[in-house]
Amino acid sequence: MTTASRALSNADHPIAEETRQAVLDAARELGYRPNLVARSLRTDRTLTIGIVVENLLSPFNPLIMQGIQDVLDKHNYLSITINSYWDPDTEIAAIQTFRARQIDGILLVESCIRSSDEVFRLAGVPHVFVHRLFDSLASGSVVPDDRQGGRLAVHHLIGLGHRRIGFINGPEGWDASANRLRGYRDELTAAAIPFDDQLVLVGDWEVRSGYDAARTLISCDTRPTAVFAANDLMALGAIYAAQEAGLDVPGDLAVVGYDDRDMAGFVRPGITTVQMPCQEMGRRSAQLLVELIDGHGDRPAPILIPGKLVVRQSCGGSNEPWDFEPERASFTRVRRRSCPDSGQA
Amino acid sequence: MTTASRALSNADHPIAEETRQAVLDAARELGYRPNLVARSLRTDRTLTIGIVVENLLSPFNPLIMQGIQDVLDKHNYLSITINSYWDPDTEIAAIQTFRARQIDGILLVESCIRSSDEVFRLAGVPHVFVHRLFDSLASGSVVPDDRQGGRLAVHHLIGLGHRRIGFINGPEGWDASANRLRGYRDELTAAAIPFDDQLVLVGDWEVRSGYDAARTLISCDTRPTAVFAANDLMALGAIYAAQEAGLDVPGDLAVVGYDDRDMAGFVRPGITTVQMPCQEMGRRSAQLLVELIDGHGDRPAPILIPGKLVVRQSCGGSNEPWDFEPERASFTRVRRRSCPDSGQA
DNA sequence: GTGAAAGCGCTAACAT
DNA sequence: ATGTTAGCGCTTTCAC
Repeated sequence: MTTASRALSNADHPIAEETRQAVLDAARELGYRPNLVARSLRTDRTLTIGIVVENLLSPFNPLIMQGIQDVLDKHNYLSITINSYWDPDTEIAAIQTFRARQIDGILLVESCIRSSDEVFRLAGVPHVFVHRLFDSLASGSVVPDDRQGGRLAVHHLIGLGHRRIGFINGPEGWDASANRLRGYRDELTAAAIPFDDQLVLVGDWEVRSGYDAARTLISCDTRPTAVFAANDLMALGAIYAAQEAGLDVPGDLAVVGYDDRDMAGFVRPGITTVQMPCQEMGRRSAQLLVELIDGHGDRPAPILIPGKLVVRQSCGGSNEPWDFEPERASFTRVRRRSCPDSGQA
Repeated sequence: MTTASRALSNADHPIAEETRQAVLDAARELGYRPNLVARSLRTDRTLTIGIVVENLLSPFNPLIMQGIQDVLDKHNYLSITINSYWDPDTEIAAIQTFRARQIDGILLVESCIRSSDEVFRLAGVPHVFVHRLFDSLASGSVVPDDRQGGRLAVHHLIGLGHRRIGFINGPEGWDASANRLRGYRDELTAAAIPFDDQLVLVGDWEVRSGYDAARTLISCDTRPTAVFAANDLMALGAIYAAQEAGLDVPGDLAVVGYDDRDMAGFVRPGITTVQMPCQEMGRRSAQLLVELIDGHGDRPAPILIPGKLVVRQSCGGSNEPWDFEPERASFTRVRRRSCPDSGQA
């Protein structure tokens, strides 16, 4: 019994190679699989981490989850996911459930819980906030660097010769809005373009609000030649507004978005946009969590993940005409067709 | 100890109400939370089910997962998810991992494993296939009724007066392709329209293939007045092909798609399409699995979930002009803004 | 290098 | 209606 355990769990206990093999063979023979529940009870480690996610339907979260899973896999952790639907009570209940199940750590994706202490008090285990939307500068958070992203977008437009650049921001109160605005101003300053608050409007992240804002910008006394929208949905609305006004995009109005959702590659013109670094956020947060669990590393300052610009056609600046992008999940599609066992039904 | 257990686990054991309250109070006082790992070891039930999913990036899977979670929640199950990336070896490894963790049942979403016996042999627990792509008619599967969906699409076109209707199908070998074609033929027959195989082309599910197929159809001797594409991506390609050829959609060519992805509501014209009943598939499969675990119910014949038609603008037939659809996940967005604790950062 | 025995926290069987 | 005891399957002392 003891020896068997030692052979299989490859502890650092000394053991005769011969015996080890004998055990391994016997195990294979009998189809023996150790019972991890019993092991967990004994060792106080479940090799399971709990994930509280706002909602898998948000376009970012599946990518974040994928980044997380990739790293957890490597460390032999599995995860239990609970949807919070942005309800604080549900989040708290989830954390208690995790505690009862003795999970080793918690990842909170787009959580609305503000205090890290509260999580620790409830669960008593290490945890990391991923893509926090409001207190993004708190420690133990992994978040996108929206200020840098804003700069990227505006820098691109300035590089294409634009000097009168409108900005359709998200609502106030969101860190994303504040930071993207900072990036916008940074680049104007760097290019010695005076800030004009007539050119800055606020939307609500949805298509219609981008459309409305763009109509206002277009009918401005000196209308902008380019617009930076703080997300792709509003960028799309801006494109439609321009097209309805008889303006060519990008010829008469260049538009750059933010997020790089699927949709940005399917519409015409394809939307040039700043990619939200979801997978990388997922990876880094899982990495950090594992380190915290292992006792290395401490809760560091917030980790900002830079995005990158994806150039399509809505700003010009690329010689490529609009092209058909393959679906993002399609690397699997390709394999599907050649999947060993999947012939005719 | 025993009494405490009985009070908390609300077994059907008789117990004095007074004692029960005393235990509950004490538990609250001490912040006691039962250790579910220990309970599982003892009871041989983990209240956890394993989900093998092809890939969370596929547009259907987050919706399916949501349907699953909703039902599992009600039954106090939690789930562990493993991505298979459409690799049979990974799937098998996942099932073995689940077994080692003593999960109570398995859900296989878009699995490429063909035999139910194999799963049972590996895991020894009940399991259900969800959205099987190839052996969809095997028992213990919950799948979309693609034949009915195909009928829905074509019926809609015929109802609008079209009699010459092209069909851009998915590749051979996929159950979805075969069944949507059946639906197409069913409706032609019902309307006494002769089947013309010149009007049926095959794509590879991607945008470009829809574009190419539509160009062929458009340059046909007697070009169709409508096209049914077996997914939204190919429908989009068809729309672009028509527009490039100077045809108005829906005026000169009506297009109906399949799946109802996000994108279908964002492009112009919005794509009229058959909605893949993802949430319902998720719900039904979780429901079935729970019944199998509880010993009620047996592995039934495949369960076909009907889809429904979502009318937008690509076929006409609606008086509404193109409108701005709210993002699907946006019901949460609305709550976000009013989330109790999420003020300025 | 190997084995014997204890015990993780719970619940089920068996007293009382 | 409550308490006592054993044991789920593993790992970890501790002895040999």
